[in-house]
Amino acid sequence: MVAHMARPQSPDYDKRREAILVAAARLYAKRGFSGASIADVANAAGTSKSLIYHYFPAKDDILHAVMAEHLDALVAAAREAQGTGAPDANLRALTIAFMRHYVGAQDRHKVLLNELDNLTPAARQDVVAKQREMIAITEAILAEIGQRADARVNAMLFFGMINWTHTWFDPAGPVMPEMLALRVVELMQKGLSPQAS
Amino acid sequence: MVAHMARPQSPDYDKRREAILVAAARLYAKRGFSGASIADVANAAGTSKSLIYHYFPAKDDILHAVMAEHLDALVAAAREAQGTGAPDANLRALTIAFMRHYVGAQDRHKVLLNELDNLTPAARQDVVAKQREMIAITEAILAEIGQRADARVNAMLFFGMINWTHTWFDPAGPVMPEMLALRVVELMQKGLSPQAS
DNA sequence: CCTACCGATCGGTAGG
DNA sequence: CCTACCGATCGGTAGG
Repeated sequence: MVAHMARPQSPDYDKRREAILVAAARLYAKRGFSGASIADVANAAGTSKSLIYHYFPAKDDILHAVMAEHLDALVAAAREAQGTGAPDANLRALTIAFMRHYVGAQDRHKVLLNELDNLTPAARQDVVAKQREMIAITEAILAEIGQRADARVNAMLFFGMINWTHTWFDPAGPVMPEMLALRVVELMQKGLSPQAS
Repeated sequence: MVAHMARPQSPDYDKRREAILVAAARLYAKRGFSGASIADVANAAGTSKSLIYHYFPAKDDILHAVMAEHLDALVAAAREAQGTGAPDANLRALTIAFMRHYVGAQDRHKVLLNELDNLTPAARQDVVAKQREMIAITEAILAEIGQRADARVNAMLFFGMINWTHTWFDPAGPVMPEMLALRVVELMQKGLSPQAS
């Protein structure tokens, strides 16, 4: 059963909003936030400029929504992975979860990484808070594996590896995201030549 | 026969050009290429819009110059490191060289990583060719250390770690770039928990 | 009366 | 090397 809505909305409301965010993410990832106009986004989403302003009060809010919704999914995934079990299992679960979310969200992820400075201060603060939580969880997991004092640097190097994948990893290629995730975990644990030493 | 004397080049020519590139790199890194106008760059460089067009025919050419000059330095550093000696020594030399170049060129590096799609096709081809050379050298060095078949993926994960540093590493902080480079090398070689050695 | 949505156009500013 | 401009396009809003 459907709860009573406070305000009537088009039955396609969520679908249209999502279509706008998908189109915006693709354009912002390709040309940059300032390089894609509201009209461009409207065109790519198959709607009109006026409709966009019905869903988002300003251009910044589209960018904020793209980042925030993607980041919420990543934070939720990190929280789940944290309670998996042993330290190694936690890291494996975290990395696989991240890689699975990146696939199919490569545009959103690139936008998240590159366009932080184009947010308003309030929106930036919100996004940074979510990022901090994701980093804190990752740091806690890595602190159980490597030197505790190095957990921050290790977390940053770890994020470097997985955040960079959007530039070269092809989800349509032969390698599954889970396989790539396991390679990252193995590298974090044992390095390139575990057999020799 | 000579209607116009060739305009003598200012003795400050190179210095002014460099000042423009420094200002442009900072603005493009902060706001994105499309978010910073020619007038913004001129202002930040302490010159005029007209002067900018005296040094660069179009806005794209400033972007191209920022990327190409930074990348040339990286390729030269990679070539030098390649002949250092043993595989481990090569990787160490390469990583230290990269990290040293990133310090003081963080704006240029961010621009290189983010703004490739805003180049003209010809300029992009030029930049991509330089990048390919840098990747090939790195891949060759890593092929001597890990599994040869995995050299490409290992090179991408390696670039992820060092390319991401511009977002969190503070050159003015207590950690020297060389120390960070050695941590990356150690991670590549032995992972987080090097019990053996 | 409400909301959803469109075609047209606002005052300013972009690269050149 | 500046001011004056241009064709076009910007983010955002008007009336219906």
